[in-house]
Amino acid sequence: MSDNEKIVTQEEEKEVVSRNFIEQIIDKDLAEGVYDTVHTRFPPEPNGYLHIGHAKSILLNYGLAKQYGGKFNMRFDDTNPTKEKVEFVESIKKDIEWLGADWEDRLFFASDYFEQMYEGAVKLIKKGKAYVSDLTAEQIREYRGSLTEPGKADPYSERSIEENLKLFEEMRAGKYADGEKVLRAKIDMASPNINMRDPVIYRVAHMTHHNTGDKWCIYPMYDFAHPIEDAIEGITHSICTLEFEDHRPLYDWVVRELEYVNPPKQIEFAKLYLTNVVTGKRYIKKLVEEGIVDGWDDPRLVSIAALRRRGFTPESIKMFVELCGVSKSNSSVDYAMLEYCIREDLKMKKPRVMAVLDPIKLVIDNYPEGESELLEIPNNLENESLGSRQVPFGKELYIERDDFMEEPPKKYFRMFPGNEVRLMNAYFVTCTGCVKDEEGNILEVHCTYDPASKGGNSPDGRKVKGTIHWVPAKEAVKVETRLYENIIDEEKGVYNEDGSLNLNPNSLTVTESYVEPSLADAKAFESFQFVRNGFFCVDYKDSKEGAPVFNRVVSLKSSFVLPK
RNA sequence: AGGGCUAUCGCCAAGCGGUAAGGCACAGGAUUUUGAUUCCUGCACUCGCUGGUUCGAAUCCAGCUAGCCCUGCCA
Repeated sequence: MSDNEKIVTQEEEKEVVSRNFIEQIIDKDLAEGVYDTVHTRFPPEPNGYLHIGHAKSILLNYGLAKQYGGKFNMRFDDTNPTKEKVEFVESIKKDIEWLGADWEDRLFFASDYFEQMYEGAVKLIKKGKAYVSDLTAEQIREYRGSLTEPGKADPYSERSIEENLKLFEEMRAGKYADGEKVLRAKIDMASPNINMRDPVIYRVAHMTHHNTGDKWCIYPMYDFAHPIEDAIEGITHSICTLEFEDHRPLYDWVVRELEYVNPPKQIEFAKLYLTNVVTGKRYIKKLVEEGIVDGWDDPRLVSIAALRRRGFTPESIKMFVELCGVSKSNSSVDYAMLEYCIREDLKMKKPRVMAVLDPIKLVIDNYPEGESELLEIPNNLENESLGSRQVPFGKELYIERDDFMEEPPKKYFRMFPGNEVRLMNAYFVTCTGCVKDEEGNILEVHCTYDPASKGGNSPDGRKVKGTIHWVPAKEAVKVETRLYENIIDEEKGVYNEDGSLNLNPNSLTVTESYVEPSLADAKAFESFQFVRNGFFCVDYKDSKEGAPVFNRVVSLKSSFVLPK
């Protein structure tokens, strides 16, 4: 082998993306012939809205299936009717579709398997591996023992198979009230793993189920239902979060006792946490209920609906999740990483539009009165395929208030008296001064323009250091802009000492702004790259008379800050 | 007499006995019709701690320490 070939080989090796631990497990399973395909699933309980953490699980499961040429199922784990609603199944479906995880024709409900689960329970009883107990919830807790002490045998654990069969059938028939009887798996009351101390696998609940109506009054518990659901659907790798690690022995026990061939295996990974963001469902619920935020889709939250409303694209979330990686160590990803992803995603594929958030009028004194012209402006200088648009230009414009300073600090190279700057894609202008009211508030800024510099370049090769954005005063569309920042005070952290949330009072700022006319036709939830570091999303949700409202994300990496 | 899991840069995260990848963040510098982008450059003599095995350890062994999860008829 020549030296050249060696170098190429080494570089190729470096290019190989390392595999996460789940991929390594799958690789091994496939290599050893444990499974000959990969089949994953996302199994949420329809009891709330999905958030960024779920996105990780969805995209991980879906991505793995795609990567290995396998299948991905969507399944609602609806085994507890007391907590579930159709409202949530609809929102969850919508969010997953939006994220781009395609379950094709495999949309399932755990409740569709109730009959099979019932049969599974009967099978367990017949094998002497399950029994009906009359203990109350409180007694069961007492008998279970504690973390350091073993449990005691359930006095009903020695009932005969015949009696158990009869009792269980009666449970199903509705003979017993809620809580009167349960079915328990007979495993080991002395196990150091509390989940194995004869776990309850069926409970009585006289409750109308959103899918099965009143057909059932007994419902299987998660630990019994989940492995069956996976096995029925032919799932190979049942991926869940770390808190279920202790349940894995029970998962394996169920599929073994029910004698499923080639059963699925459970793999656990760490949940995704973000710094300075409320991710706890409990706290989000509180914020919503107390009216601190508008609702589950308030852009200050990190629910999928909120991120969508805020302008995040599915691609940006996918990128984020991939960047975070998958491991088993509890961690909290820096929020800046999420912002990086949306900037990265938008910068090449969206028009870079002009909007003046905090406007001040700019008057070009030597521009002909009453005249205007249309300027051809490229949509994205780095991506010509995005074409261009026409923006009207005239004597009066709006510019950003902080793009003018009467007495500029050092290294300020935007507008100040005597300085020449470029109005982006328009003309060179030289600032001549400003008009103030009696109190010294700046009302408008004045300048003169160089007609020869049309398009933003001077034929004499003259350079300017500053380029600022603008909108035409007459034609610009007046809009409401909402600037969202993290709802959590970044300095103080998420929680106060007493456990209450540390809220940022400035998490939402509403301003009257102007956007260029081309944005008047923008569709809802359409994202744009902002001319000066940031992006925003058109939102009609709470607008009056159907006028666009712009949700703008405030980037932590703000270029509005002057150099020190 | 509890059990399970985790520990590599400010934040994620590779690494799987041969002498610390990458990304985010940050800091310099160059280019620039967005103080953006892009482009360079810098950023762990060290892998929770202490011992041991080895020619060689982040990787193996032992013992500590810290954090997370588990005592729902929730998922």
